Amino acid sequence: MSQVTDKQKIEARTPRGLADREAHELAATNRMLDVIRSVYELYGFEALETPAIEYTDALGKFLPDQDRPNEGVFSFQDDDEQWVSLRYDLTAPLARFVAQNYDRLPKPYRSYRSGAVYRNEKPGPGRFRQFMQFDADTVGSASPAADAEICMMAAVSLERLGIARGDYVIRLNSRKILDGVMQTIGLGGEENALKRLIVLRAIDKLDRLGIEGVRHLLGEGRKDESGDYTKGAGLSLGAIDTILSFCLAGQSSTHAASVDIAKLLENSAIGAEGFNELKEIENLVRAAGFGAERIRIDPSVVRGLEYYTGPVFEAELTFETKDEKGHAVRFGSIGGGGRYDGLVGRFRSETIPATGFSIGVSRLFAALKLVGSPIVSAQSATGPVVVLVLDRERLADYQQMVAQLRDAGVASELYLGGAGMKAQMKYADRRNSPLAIIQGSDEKARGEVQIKDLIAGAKAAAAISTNEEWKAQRPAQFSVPETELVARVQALLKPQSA
RNA sequence: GCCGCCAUAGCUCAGUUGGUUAGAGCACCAGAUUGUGGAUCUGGGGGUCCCCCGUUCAAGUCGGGGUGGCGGUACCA
Repeated sequence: MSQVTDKQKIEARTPRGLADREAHELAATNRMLDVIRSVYELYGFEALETPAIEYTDALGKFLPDQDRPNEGVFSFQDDDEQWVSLRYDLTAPLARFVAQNYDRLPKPYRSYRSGAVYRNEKPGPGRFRQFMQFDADTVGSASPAADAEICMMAAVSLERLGIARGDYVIRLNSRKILDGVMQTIGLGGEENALKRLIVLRAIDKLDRLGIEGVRHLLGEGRKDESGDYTKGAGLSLGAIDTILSFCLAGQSSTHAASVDIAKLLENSAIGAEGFNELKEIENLVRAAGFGAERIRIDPSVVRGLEYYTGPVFEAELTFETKDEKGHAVRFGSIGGGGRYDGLVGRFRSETIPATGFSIGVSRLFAALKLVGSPIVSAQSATGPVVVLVLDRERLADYQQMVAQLRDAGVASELYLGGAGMKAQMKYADRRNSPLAIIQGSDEKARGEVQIKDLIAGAKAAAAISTNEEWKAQRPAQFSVPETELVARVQALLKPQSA
């Protein structure tokens, strides 16, 4: 019987692309989120939370059909037959919230929010199907000042988190400029929509594939190392050169770049408009004291292809690091955003301009660890003081000690397991306890308790090689009168909590 | 989705041309030490050799199919 049930036991495991997070990481993440939150509030943004589930049609284009109801997004049918989905970003839910509550919200409405988002895609290293984003958005302002402010806020946040100036850059571009360039090479109009998409995707791969790789994607196509072939946009050589030189303009000196870009766009009204908007954003951030090493125009930024209508931003980490094989790698993008003037309007008859920025919390967290930011690499949290149980029949006495310590604000606990003293010490060690409280019958008879300093003890242990010594010395352990227990514990903990 | 590589204990891995009861290190638990973390020594628990089918007297090993993982690529709101 029991053998049969053993075989039927289910394997304990997390679903693909999902992960547990334990105490240490949670504490570090919360410190990081606190920093971002404080910056956003300093900039005048207020908190908002929306649910993880929305009606599918509110999220956007991924309407489930019979064939592929879960492509990209996790969806299921409610008991009233309506399709609902797990949110895949925090922007679409915000648009829904603003549209739903438009009349009573102050306009422009400035809010921030963080939370888990879900994507039903192939997971990979650093890519999960549930991950956390931290967003800030201004809804109801068409002013470039709103965009400028979002970019500055992103820059300040990164610096407060411990990323040095020069190790990151906020890169700026505009969908209007990209459209303008397409126009000048003859890719305007509805009939070229697919080609424009291919071109944008190719540009987006510039950092990974290099100039030559993108050149192939703009032309005939490209075959990768695994033998897979990607069909190209089929542009003429002249058009390819135009696009490439445009994209690379941001990497030369900024003044020359501006001249080049302006000249390229002089025949495109939409391009010129986008360029003027970018220049205005640039003027605003420069006036606020943000130089080109922090925020700069870069025509190769593409970002999400779907709902952006104007300026787009990308926060990139520029320092190089080594992977385990010793190859130099760049960390890359840890957040981005842009203007999405059409998103709220899907719910209302009027167009409502909006702009926002989204931080990939997990990726940024990994980056902060890499640069050794104290916000995430602080020492592991100390556990509770553990009161050992030596005489089972005196549980009430031990519980009373714990109560006294807790009343005094000392995190503490009674050992609740059934094991012997050695195992209890081991438990305290594993819990990262600073102190263990010991009272057997001998100490009780004398009206004393033993306090063992586990941190000092571990240091002393390093110098001891034989068990006899170890036993004889009992390092960092001493007796105090029962009545002084709380005071002595508090005194011992003080330097650690300071 | 497409291409390639891989799958043996919790982890990292050995396992000979197919051959008896599948091993090691680390980790875990216990004892040496009535009541003390570490070190040392001794012992112990832990296995669907990813799954199914096939070849064979015999499969962890060979063949086919599947599943899962890793890497690349495509998509990524």
